[in-house]
Amino acid sequence: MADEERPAELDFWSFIELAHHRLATEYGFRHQLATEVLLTLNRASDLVTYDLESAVHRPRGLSWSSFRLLFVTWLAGPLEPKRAAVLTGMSRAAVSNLSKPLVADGLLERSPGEHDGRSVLLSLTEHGHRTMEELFGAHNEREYQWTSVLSETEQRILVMLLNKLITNRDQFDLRERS
Amino acid sequence: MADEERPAELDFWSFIELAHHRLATEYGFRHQLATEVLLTLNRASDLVTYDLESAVHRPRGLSWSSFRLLFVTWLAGPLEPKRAAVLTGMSRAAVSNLSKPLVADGLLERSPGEHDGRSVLLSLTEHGHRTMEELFGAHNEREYQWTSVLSETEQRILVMLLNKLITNRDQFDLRERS
DNA sequence: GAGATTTAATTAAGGCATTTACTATCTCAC
DNA sequence: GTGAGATAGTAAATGCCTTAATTAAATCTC
Repeated sequence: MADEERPAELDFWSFIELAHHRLATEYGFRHQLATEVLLTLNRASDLVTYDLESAVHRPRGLSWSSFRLLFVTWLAGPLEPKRAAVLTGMSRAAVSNLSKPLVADGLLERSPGEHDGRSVLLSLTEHGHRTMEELFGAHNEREYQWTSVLSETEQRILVMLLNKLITNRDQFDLRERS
Repeated sequence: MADEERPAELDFWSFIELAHHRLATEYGFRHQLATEVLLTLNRASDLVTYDLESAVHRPRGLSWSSFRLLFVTWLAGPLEPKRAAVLTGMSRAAVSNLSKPLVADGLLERSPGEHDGRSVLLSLTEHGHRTMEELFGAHNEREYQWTSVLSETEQRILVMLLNKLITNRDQFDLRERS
């Protein structure tokens, strides 16, 4: 059974192998391993995120982004929208837009800042707090289902390698959200 | 210098530590390492993707998604929109929408399928092919900048661990795009 | 302390991807 | 072969997130 003759089995995940193979043999690109690492990283992240969103959050009426905002507010709040934007990795405008329905649903609260008339503080309501405990419980169980194929040591190595991958982002002019 | 008193240094990346710490000490969640692994995975993927998109693809007038579609068409094409959707991880409708401007710009070509009157084949034009070689060159250089903090062995371990993380996705009722 | 600059948040407009609904074609059962 | 159901692709509507413009309040300069 020749390896080149199995297009029918190709899917989102295994496409990485095809890419690696063709980039190596047909084009003279120098850094195939870099492509393989980052494609794998992206696709793993997408698969897990899509699964968590559709299994845990959508059924409860929340988007992935809403969850992220509630999550940082839960753990780092009360905080200003600007800081929530940094911690979630969204724009400030996105935080503002996402807040609206969450406030209307009674999960999130906005109160004027203490020392700055422009500022606002986001915090969870009592209901929001209880919701997060239940919600994160379900989220965390499913996270565990995903990660439990790896031993604890493997998980720590994975975290360590990803941390290392990211640490030199200062060494070149990284593009970040403003 | 107490660890609890450094909120000013907290950013998108280091938020993971705060989450880990609070989930461990203040809430009784069982699977903190799972959360740490998947938060790290997501944030690393988001950082790299955002950087590649804004440094390489946006300046050339392409979105990240457009690049993904061109990339799979380049390496696995000519192919049907349905297969392009599977390989990119988008919906068929997204492929249809994305194709339109790419065809208009002369990068992509649609031709009627051979054996099926409903079907269509997507392929790169000659211009699209040349564009991808230049574009992927730039993309690949920047990928290399990212990954070169890791040794070749570390990169292979990372790929292996991510592969392992994904392999048991069949063991529970994974949610995938239809 | 008045005017200019900077900063926080929101609003507005636009882009992109998703879901849902629709059309056309194919397959299969009878 | 005819009709029911499945499948490919597209179109329409919706949602989310981005950038740019706007409003308001702080700070800095002289």
